[in-house]
Amino acid sequence: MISCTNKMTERNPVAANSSSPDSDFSNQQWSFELSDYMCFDDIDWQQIDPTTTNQSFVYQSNEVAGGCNIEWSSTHTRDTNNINMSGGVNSWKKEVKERVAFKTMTEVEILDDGYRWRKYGKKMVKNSPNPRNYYRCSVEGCPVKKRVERDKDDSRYVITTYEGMHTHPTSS
DNA sequence: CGGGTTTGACCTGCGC
DNA sequence: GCGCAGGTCAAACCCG
Repeated sequence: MISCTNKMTERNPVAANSSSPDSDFSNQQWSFELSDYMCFDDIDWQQIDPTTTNQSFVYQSNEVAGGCNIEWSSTHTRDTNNINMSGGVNSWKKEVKERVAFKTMTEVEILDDGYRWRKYGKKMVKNSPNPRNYYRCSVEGCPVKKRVERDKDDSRYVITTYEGMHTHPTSS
């Protein structure tokens, strides 16, 4: 299990758009974890200098693990106050599905990752009180899907699983 | 009217 | 082969 936690230095941009706009998130832990889906050990997460990227923080991993080559980044953009998550899997061995999962502590289930998503299904899953939602990228021809569900053990966390790589730039 | 959501039905893979 | 669980489809519905 890979986890990465970052101390927020600004208001939580997602929560700031939620039903509690006056909440002070300046001291809140912002965190995400790769879920047990992948169980990547010892991935080298790098924090990129925000002064060169115009972003508050960027974590990126580009590592061969579990038979696949992962490139993943999560950014909090100062200008737009959006959380942008992008990335995917560059190459996988035959038996490994193109899937990247992480856990985010957030009040909202739909993070603004810069892409437009269309919901195509919802299912209750075994051993979980929370439904799993299925989304597909709205851009025609783009094969990327994602699954979103709340953590069964701690509903403050949202588990997002991306599958595939976008064939186009972000729509925002 | 176009695009997104909802939801029951259907399909598929897997374990027994 | 059967049943279960997860994933997808698609018609109906909703909303701006």
